Amino acid sequence: MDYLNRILTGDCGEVLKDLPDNSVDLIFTSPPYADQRAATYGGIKPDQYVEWFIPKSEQFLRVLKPSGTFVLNIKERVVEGERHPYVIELILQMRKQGWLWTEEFMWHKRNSYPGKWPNRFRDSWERLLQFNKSKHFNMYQEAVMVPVGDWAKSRLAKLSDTDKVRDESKVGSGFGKNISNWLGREMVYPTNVIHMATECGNKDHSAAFPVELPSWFIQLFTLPEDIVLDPFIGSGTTAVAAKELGRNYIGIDLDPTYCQLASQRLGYTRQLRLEEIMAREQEAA
Amino acid sequence: MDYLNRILTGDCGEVLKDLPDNSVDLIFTSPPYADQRAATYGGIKPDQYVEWFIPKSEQFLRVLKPSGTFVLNIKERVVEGERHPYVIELILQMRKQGWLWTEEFMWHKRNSYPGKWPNRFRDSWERLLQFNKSKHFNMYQEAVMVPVGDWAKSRLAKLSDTDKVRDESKVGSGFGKNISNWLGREMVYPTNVIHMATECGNKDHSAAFPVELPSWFIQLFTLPEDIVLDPFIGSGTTAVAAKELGRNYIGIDLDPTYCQLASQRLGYTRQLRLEEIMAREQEAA
DNA sequence: GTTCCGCATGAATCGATAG
DNA sequence: ACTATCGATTCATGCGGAA
Repeated sequence: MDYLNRILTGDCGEVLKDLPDNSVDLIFTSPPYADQRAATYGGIKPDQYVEWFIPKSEQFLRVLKPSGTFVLNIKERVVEGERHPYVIELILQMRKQGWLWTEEFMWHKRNSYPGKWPNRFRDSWERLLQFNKSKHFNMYQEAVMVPVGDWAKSRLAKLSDTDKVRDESKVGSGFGKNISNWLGREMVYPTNVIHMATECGNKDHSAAFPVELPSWFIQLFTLPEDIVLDPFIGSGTTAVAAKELGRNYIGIDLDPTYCQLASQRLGYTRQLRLEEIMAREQEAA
Repeated sequence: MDYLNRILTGDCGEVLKDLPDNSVDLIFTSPPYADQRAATYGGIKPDQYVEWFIPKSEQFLRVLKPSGTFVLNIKERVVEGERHPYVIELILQMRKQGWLWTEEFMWHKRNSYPGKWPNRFRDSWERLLQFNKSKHFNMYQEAVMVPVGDWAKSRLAKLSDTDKVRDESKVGSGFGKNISNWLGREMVYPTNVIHMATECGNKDHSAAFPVELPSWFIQLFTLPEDIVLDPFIGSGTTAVAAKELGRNYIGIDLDPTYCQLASQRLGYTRQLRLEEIMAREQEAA
């Protein structure tokens, strides 16, 4: 298991062939969208996106545990004034491949990309498609419970109006503790709509999503020590989230520069190719 | 044009055959979802949904003006633990039919149906699929601009329920004035994510969506005097919105009870079948 | 005439039980 | 086995009555 907690360089469809069947608990990834990251992935044309993706998802299906989950963050591009159908065609193809399309979460990006067009508003949401191998998968709903909605605040307002203001100004240790006192009995389960702002202030890397996004799904679908795979790791955000939460991670990317960047964020100064790791294991054996 | 501002009873695929080509500016509708409204529509099975819908959308395509827009509110059901693919299959079929799949808006339902399941959260969003006949369609973005900032959003949301009713009872003046105060501030364009609560507390009717929903799209895609069609009018919400905004409406439903209810909301005491209207026109000629 | 509180009501889904 | 029906679960909202 020396490939754990590493960033591996290469095409994930090939790299993953060296991983055992049923070995991963969660796959969370945001693949390069069509025409994006052209330098690395050759700018996959929308019409060819499905055939580009399917061999890779074949490997995802193989390495995922039957109790595991695959979360795919994706959004279709506008091509000639139309939403291109490659995402929905991909869903249909993956179902034929054996995946269950269990759910579609909605990520509402609060600070979406600015701009104005004559026939279109700013795109402010992305899909988080949930796929499974089996109807019975692991889900730990209590790990992501949220405070009850605003309607309940009116009751609490009377009790602790000043306290709340005071605690918010502290932004420190006392805040969480006080909150948890009254939130402890006022927690509810979330819905399938996720509100998060996109990350924009990072200098060294441009993450496609905030670390809170993989973090949320990692807590929902895995336990500590479980294995999280991101086959398009990019700047390493998924691995950072996994590491923070005490999960094991495997990151893969075709771009050595990204791999290096991700490794740096994770505290490694160099990366190993899977072959090297395998060779080491051979030597050790 | 005597079929304007009427609620017509019958199967929309048949009723619409009497309407001229290119005569409608906006189609906004929320068809019965699979297995819903079984009493009227026979509870369309998910597997048969596309073939049930396609002949109807054929007529929609014919009667819609080239500059017009079709907005379809729909959501797929869970069938045996999976999101059923009938919606995405419908998109693909409609594209083959000649529709352009221009955009997909997101309706975030703030008050989604309660419940708890071991493998699923509450479903809190629905699709609003935008289809067009041509890349060049009418869109009046300024009509739906919103005040900048969240403080204004919450304020406007409040206006939609209790405040509005209160002000409407004062015959208008107060409501318009209140709004205009906020309008003086800096306005921004909205995104493709719409936040609205479902209506569930109405005694006389239980609308599937709040009147603000069709109202938003009617303002976005039509001008006063334009023609708005809802081929599954249900309790009449789309027609109410159109009437309030000074647009002409055409409502159709298979269920006479719904037609009667809608007519009552619109201030009519009786409804006419399209044949009667046509006969009248013949007589008048 | 306000504000506040209690209560019914949903485009739902799962799993068990019955025919 | 396979379909059909039923109870349990859960939370934001609008409405009506009361202080």
